Amino acid sequence: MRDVAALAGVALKTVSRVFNDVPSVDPELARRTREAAAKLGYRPNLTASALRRLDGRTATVGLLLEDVGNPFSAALHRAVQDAARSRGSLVLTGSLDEDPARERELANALLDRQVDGLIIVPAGQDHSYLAADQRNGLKVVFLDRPPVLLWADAVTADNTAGARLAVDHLLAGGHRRIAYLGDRTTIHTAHARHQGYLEALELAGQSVDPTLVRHDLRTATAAAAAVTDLLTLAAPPTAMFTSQNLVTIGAAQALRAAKRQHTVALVGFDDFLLADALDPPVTVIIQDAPTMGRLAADLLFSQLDGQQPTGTVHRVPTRLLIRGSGEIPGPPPLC
Amino acid sequence: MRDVAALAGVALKTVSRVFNDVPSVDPELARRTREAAAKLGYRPNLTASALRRLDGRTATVGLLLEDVGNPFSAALHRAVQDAARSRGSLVLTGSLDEDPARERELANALLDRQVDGLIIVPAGQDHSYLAADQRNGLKVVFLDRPPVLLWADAVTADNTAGARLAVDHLLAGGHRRIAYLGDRTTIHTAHARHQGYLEALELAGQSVDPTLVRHDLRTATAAAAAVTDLLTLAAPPTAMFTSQNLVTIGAAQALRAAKRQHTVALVGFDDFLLADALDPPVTVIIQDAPTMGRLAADLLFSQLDGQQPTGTVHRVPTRLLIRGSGEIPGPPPLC
DNA sequence: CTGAAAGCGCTTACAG
DNA sequence: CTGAAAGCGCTTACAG
Repeated sequence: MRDVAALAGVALKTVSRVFNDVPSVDPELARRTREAAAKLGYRPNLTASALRRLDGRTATVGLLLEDVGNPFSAALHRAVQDAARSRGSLVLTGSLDEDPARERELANALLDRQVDGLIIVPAGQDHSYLAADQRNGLKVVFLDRPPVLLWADAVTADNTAGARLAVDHLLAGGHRRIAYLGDRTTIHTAHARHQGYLEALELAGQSVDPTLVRHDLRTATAAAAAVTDLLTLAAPPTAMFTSQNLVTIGAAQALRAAKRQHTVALVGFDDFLLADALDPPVTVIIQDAPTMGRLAADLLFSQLDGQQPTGTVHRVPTRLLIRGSGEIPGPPPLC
Repeated sequence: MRDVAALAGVALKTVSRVFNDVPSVDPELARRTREAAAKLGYRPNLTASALRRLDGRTATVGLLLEDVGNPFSAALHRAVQDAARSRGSLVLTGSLDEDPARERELANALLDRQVDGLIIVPAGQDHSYLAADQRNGLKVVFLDRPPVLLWADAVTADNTAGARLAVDHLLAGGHRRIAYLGDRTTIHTAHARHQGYLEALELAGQSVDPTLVRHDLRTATAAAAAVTDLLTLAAPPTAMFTSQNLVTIGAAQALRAAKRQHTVALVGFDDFLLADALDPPVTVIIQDAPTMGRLAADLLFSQLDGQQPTGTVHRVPTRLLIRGSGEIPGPPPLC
């Protein structure tokens, strides 16, 4: 910038005004300034300007996801990115892989880089480590899962209601032996969906058969093995509720391998590419990732605009998408 | 930092040394400094330190993708992110949606934020706009598609060879009427894959029937419509080569809708989730996104370490994954 | 409308 | 081993 000012024969401050589009600059000086800048390949340094400016804004927000490579995270990312772009901001991302230590590490890495705010799909169960930064003005919004031991806004899917929707649908189809297959219950979404499964059965006056409940399924392979095992039971399930993408895919593959895909009903939580192309097409609970991501970004930006956080968990509705696998009827009533 | 120094009763420079892990600091002073920092919720400002440091490194690299939300981009992103993380860097991303104007706009946005280097999956056909920054020391690596009108390193899949692999496979199965379905040929990868299709036919002594070639397919729906149309030809194709993910999916759906999925062969370029779960499972050319992303990041970081760019296009090999749809035989020879 | 001085939070280059 | 001064590229808060 100094070189530009020297070459154009103007003051530093004039160069600054030109690049900040201050209208009061003499057109001739502005022309000389831009010419000199072009000749030198000058580029304004946004980080230096953020350092000096009163608000200190870097026009960059941080986003911590489970894994930028997985479809649900990628959909959230795109939604946040679009909302940020419409506000002139870019997004700095990290993948946590469900590792609480990495959550802290990457949150610190983002804050060291002076992001204006943070959106976190948390891996950990204790977010009090952000309290000091929050007191110093940090804006943070949680996404997909609520914060623990920290007061902050959050956006999640309505997981419990969605799971109830799925199980109610299977109950309405005449099923009584409905299996639950899901990820580790330390993951908030898995816990909430299991809760919905239990509530739906209870409200229907059904008891829960613990042999039909399988947790800690982290991969499609693990889910497939669990399904294969369930089918060998003396009283096997006639329907299954799978609480996550990969689990649903593994279950569909295992049912097909056992040639039971047309006799055992299946409803999965979360849609996936080509779910409608399988045989039978898979009935799922859809969560609206674009809305979730946009809402989280909107909450963050409104806080950056001065709005106070309310500590609310915003639950985005889910809905049932009927495709076939969930409509396989249960056994005739024994009456 | 000044407040920390004051509270700890040490000089600014001592605080700086403590947070940069300079070993020569007196343990007692270090203890007092850390205590003061903890009490004040002090956090070092990496952008301020980058501003003053001689190398000016921000430990942040920029990555421009087609769309952070699509599976191939997301896989590249994860690979770049992992390589960056192992070097202590974070990744700032943008989605170009095949818009050349947005490419320039987002490249500028990244450079304004002082990224140490840039990895670009380009949308445009002219990258000379980066030349001035390159002369000023900018490191840039192109990914998936080579640069145009700019001298820089690049990593791509071996698109032409991969397409030849696909078409050779169909020719070996006895097919003579092989359709090509692909995206706009202004997109480098689409052009290269079409080229491979032409080369394979030519080397086999086959003439190209222009009625079997369909470009500009941007969505699964458009691809499905093109396939439906091809099937109404007087002499319809007995096999199809689809040059991209969404096109393959659309083609598979249209073949199924026409109940021709077991009589018309199909080989797609690029794998997709559940390709093995369709009926028939889809034979594809696999491109190795993790290797491509990691290699691009390695090239960028080695340039940041002082290596000179060589202007090479590194072509990552592809391979044929046989699953069933590509092995449907052609008509018996007319002899 | 234009500019000279001071300072954002940090590191460099010295001196002690 | 520790620290006071200067400066990275910019904006603030003034004065002219």
